[in-house]
Amino acid sequence: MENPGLRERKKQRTRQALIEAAVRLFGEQGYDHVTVAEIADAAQVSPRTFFLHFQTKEDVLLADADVRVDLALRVVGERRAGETLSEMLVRAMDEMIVNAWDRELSSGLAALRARLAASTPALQARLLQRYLTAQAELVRALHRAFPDVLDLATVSALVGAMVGAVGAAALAALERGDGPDEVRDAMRRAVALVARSVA
Amino acid sequence: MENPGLRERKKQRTRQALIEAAVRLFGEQGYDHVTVAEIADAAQVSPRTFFLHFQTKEDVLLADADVRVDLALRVVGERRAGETLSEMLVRAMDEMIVNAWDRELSSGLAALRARLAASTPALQARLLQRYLTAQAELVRALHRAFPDVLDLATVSALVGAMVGAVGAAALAALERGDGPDEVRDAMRRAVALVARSVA
DNA sequence: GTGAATCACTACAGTGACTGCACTCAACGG
DNA sequence: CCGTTGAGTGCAGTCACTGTAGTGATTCAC
Repeated sequence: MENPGLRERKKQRTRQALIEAAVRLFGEQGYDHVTVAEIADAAQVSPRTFFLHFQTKEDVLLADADVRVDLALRVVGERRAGETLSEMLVRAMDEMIVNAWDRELSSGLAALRARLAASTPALQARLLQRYLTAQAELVRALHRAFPDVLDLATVSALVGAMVGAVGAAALAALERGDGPDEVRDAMRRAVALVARSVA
Repeated sequence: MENPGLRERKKQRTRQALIEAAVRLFGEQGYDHVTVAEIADAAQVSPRTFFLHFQTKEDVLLADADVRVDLALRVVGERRAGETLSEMLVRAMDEMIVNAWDRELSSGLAALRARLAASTPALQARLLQRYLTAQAELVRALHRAFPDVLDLATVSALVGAMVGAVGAAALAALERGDGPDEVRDAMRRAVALVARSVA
């Protein structure tokens, strides 16, 4: 169950090849000057195979987003004794930020995504959808964790404030051309700000 | 300048015909069982004309969203003497809610949109994109109105909380099958809740 | 080890959103 | 009344995405 097996490893290798080819080509030529056929070609597979791994062309750029949501949900699920709502939310956001920094900020992938999303409506739409879906999941999880203290509207407002603030901070930092460390710090400051003002 | 002229009136008539045909067909058959060609056919125009009026198939359902954003921006632009930030934000949200009730909630269009968006990822993505764009505009306008009091991160958090709470409240009410009046009231309660907690 | 089942991958043909282009004709403006 | 403008059309084309019917390598049962 634990070790993958040859077939699964091959599958992951083609998946990774598709992602890398896509990121490289998008970076070189821009999102909509690259066709799925070209990505598949660069990854040495047939065009049809691309859609075996990703539902849409946009999804290849958002491949790892789900992982981060799971991190936050785990934090919420493993509520520590005596932890308040805002403490828990801060911890969940921190987990996601650190993970994002490890995987994407430091490699410049986040900056590429931001740049491409800014210039491509379809991509922007999908990206936002991912964030909002994650936001909704977080709301549900928090509501489950503190069912008697908070109603759904309050939790929605709190999470909305967090996500709105962090997103705006990250975007501003990326647009300013900040390096990965500075982006991460800006996001953390936003989390702290919101946590303080609702305490 | 003020009165439209025959040509412009004809244009608006075809635009309206396209919207009505699309809403009717979407309601009957579901979003992606209706082709643009069918919509154009029902509106008695060529398929090519559809794209003269709407950039994408999704946009025909979101045709009037921009109007409401303008309402909120006008409220912010015409700041009343001595009005605090949260008072102004409440007023802006109220304007939008009232307008939404007039145009969409009472006619069931909002409910149709919610139903279709829930089952169609592409539509959901565009809808969210519209909301988030509006949110960003509102943030910029508020930041201009209170430049010395608030930094961008705070405004983002506040607006994020408002939009997040109102959206969640509206969605919950629509899902519950509430009538238009109840949806509107739920949205207003959400606004009041957020305004109170940040006062 | 061998045969059967599984599954990633492929080739092909098709649908449908969306675009560029060349054109028509009604409405507008002087 | 005539030149200009602009909404609408027809057509050919690109590209994202899907259904289907395969093929061949891995996996599993025996």
